[in-house]
Amino acid sequence: MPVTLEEIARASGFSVPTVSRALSNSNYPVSSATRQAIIEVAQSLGYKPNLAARSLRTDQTNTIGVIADDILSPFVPPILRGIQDYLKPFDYLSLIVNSDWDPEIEQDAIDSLVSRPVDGIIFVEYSHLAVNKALQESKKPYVFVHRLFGASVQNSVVPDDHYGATLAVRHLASLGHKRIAYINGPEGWHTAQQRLAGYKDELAAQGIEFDPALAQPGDWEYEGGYAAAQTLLALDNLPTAIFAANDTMALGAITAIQEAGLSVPGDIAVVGYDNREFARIVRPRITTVSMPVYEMGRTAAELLLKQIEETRQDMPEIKIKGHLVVRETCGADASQRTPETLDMGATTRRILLHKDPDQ
Amino acid sequence: MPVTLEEIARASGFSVPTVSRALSNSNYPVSSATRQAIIEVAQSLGYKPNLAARSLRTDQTNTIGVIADDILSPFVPPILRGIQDYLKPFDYLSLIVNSDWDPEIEQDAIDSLVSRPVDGIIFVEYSHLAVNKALQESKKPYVFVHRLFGASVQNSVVPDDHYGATLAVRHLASLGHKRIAYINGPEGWHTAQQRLAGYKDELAAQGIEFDPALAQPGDWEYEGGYAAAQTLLALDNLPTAIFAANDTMALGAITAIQEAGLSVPGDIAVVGYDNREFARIVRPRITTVSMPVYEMGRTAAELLLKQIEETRQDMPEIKIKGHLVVRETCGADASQRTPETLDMGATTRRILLHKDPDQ
DNA sequence: AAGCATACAGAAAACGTTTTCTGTCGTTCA
DNA sequence: TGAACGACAGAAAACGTTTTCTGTATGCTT
Repeated sequence: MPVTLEEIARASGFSVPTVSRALSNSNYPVSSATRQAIIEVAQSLGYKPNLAARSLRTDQTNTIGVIADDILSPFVPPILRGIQDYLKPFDYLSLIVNSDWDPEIEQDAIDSLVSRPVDGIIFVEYSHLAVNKALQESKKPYVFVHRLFGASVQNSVVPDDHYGATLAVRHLASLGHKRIAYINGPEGWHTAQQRLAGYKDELAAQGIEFDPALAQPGDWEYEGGYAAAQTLLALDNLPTAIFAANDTMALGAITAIQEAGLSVPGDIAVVGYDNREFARIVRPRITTVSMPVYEMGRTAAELLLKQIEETRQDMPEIKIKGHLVVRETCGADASQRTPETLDMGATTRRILLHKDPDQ
Repeated sequence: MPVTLEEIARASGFSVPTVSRALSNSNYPVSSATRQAIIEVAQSLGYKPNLAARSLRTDQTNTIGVIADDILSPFVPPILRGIQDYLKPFDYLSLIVNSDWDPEIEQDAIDSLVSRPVDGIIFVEYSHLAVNKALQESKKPYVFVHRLFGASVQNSVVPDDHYGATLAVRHLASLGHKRIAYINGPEGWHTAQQRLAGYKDELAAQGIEFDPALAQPGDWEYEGGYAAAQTLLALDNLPTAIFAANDTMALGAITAIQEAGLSVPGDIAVVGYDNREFARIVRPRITTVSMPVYEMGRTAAELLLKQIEETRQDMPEIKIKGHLVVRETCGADASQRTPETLDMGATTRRILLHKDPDQ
């Protein structure tokens, strides 16, 4: 049913190889008259190349595999979107597989992607170093996108958590706050350590002395944020601002503050981290530091394509910086900002519409 | 570099076709001794079939294409997850493309998926009927997953919005509410019409007279919910419950109620619709009707596979029912429910872990 | 004017499978 | 006991491309 090179050859009077050369822009010489004629015939017949046949011959599929722990994880879709947007102009498609944090499934996924025609693999939110070996053997280019490792890992794209934390603290300091509290993530997490370090370093940079009583542990969850805020609210010398290491805890803190009869941002300003979807939906809208997930996806795809083009080579870890999303909980003067540009919804949409691979 | 049938043939002493027959479970007779021997050799050499070659020969790729308007749209990831989970045991992978609501991009996507080796296509959140023609011509099986059409469409899986609305109203009525208000979506939307109809029908079923003053128009947005609630709060005879056609408007309504000095659910109960992520994050947690997105994805994949197996045939539209997710804003006695089972987070996770294709 | 490179086109081979076609041998049935 | 059949294995063809190899005419160089 589908039209093949052979039919075009017959219809145009040329041979199959000539038709092939005319249609794929090979660098083999084909007279422009011939090419024109062939292209015309091909178009009129509605020719679509059989990619399986092409792959078989060229060993190249214009498809990449993506192994994500779970597409339902909040950061995964924007990463995928970044990958897909970057890939699109190059005519690459992405095959997506969930691993559910299960090393065995991951192994299967790698196997099925390796045998299947993919030119490279991107791991999203992936943490099991053990699987590396299988990958190394496969000789396919690959890139990691994640936020979990402590030590820096080759061929990976990670968020710059330290920098993000400094953004939050700097912003609060610029609004005049001197007593800035911090609610951290669980100690074991590299992300939490980095954000804490950023908090401390920026305090120092702002000439504010670090007060251990203002740095509370948290658990990434609403309850942890709520409890930590209650502890902070019981201090003799109240903080005037709270920076939470994620938006969920920020929301818990906001509720605690409000239940204590204080207002956000009137009495205490709050800044979160991650720029989760709900941060722009709840009221007051949460000022937060964005996880640069979309850009991480784009960068990972860029890295992968580069490796595919010029054969695999190991590249250093790349850190991507997020930005501050000023909303309502920080108390910054609303007239100072243009909400449409700063709000993630709008920004993302702008980025999404922009398909240029060079950006 | 990769090991081929030929090498296995050489190593095992059999011919290539025999090796092929032993390895793929063809129904061609192969003595079990031979099969055993060949399988052993294949395993020891680490054989992985070249899927491009196989596809070329069999015209079957074990890959399906998914065209979604935008993977960042809140309902899309769970649909994709449902599709992928259903497909996994059958060893099918999914190629995902975004169309950004742009018919032209959709057309390109179809073209690139049709020429690329996919055995079928699922359209997610897709609404442009015009493209149907290209699909019809392609002869590939396809299924729609969406919520936008008015008329029922062949080969499609849609949510049962009418039913969902009756769930919400029935629940509120069972809690003793007689004055149940409704905040609708924009008039043009089929979804909104269905939910409104469900609201009215269930009121009737409960023997409650429909009061037009209690049915307010909305816009799907926070502001619309907020404004509608204000209108309702200005009535002489206040409603004791509000059912909002989506969670975002429910949140707006909750804020309006609280700002009026009333409590949710103490003074006015609220039920939303969609079971968006934030509905279980904000406090009070929002009781809501789930969009059965995950199940829709599974069902779509099931339909598609069925079509692929037994060649394409047109199937009637399938409606999937959501369920009520009881949380805090409805005021139902918390001891009556087991939050882990009713909360979407847990339910979804349970479902996700369940890989059986027969369910 | 002879020799040579160049531009182009077709023939043939190749990619790694699966499927069809032949062939052999042993078993069964009349 | 001979004919028919079934179980199995290999040879050869096929899927639709791309690439290598071969060939021919044309134009250029000296």
